[in-house]
Amino acid sequence: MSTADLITDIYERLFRAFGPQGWWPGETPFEVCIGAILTQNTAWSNVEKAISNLKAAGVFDPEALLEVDHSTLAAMIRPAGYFNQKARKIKDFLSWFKEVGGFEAMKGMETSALRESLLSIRGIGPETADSILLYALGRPVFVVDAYTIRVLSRHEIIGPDANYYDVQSLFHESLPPDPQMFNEFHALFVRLGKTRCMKRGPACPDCPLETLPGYPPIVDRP
DNA sequence: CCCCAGGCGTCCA
DNA sequence: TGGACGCATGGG
Repeated sequence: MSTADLITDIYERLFRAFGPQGWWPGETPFEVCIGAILTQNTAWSNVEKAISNLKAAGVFDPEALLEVDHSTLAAMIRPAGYFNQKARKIKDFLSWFKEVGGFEAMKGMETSALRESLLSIRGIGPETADSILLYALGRPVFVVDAYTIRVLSRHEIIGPDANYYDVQSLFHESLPPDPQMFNEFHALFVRLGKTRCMKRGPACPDCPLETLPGYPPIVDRP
């Protein structure tokens, strides 16, 4: 079985097991951008609390949010953790957003150029930039996260030293550039990450990847 | 009490 | 380049 076939097989297994995930769990492209920053190494349930606070305060738009001072913003996003760092990241993103000309201008930019520009913002790394490209703008960019690398590594589809770009290239070379499919696939990896078989302890008996080469997926299971 | 979550920047070798 | 560390709350 080729690597491309294995990846396609993983997608089909996950989709069969979990069904469509309906990502991104936000209503607007702007909400995707703010959510992508707030969810860095943070449970989504905590991000929801932070976004609720912003909406309740009536500042959940690019112009108003930029006017909120640092400590006020930090207090409002407190449930999402790392609030001082994330308040700064949001401000830096909003300054960039205003400078570049908003979503209309972003839509006119080439994906690679837009990606580079997003990465130049302090606090926007590869996963956050790619989340914005895919989930806010519908670009065919595969979002890699810790779960993705963990799964592929533990099934020995990639080496233990593979980095973000190695893994992203693998998906880009193995799959057609279909934003809807990339959308679903990444969401399914996250969904798998919430299951028992991705954590320490006994494997889950009905893991969708159970019969894949390299199972059990958690090789460092105690 | 513990571990972990949809990362990222900095520092240091 | 890449590993260790700080950042912080909330849920299991």
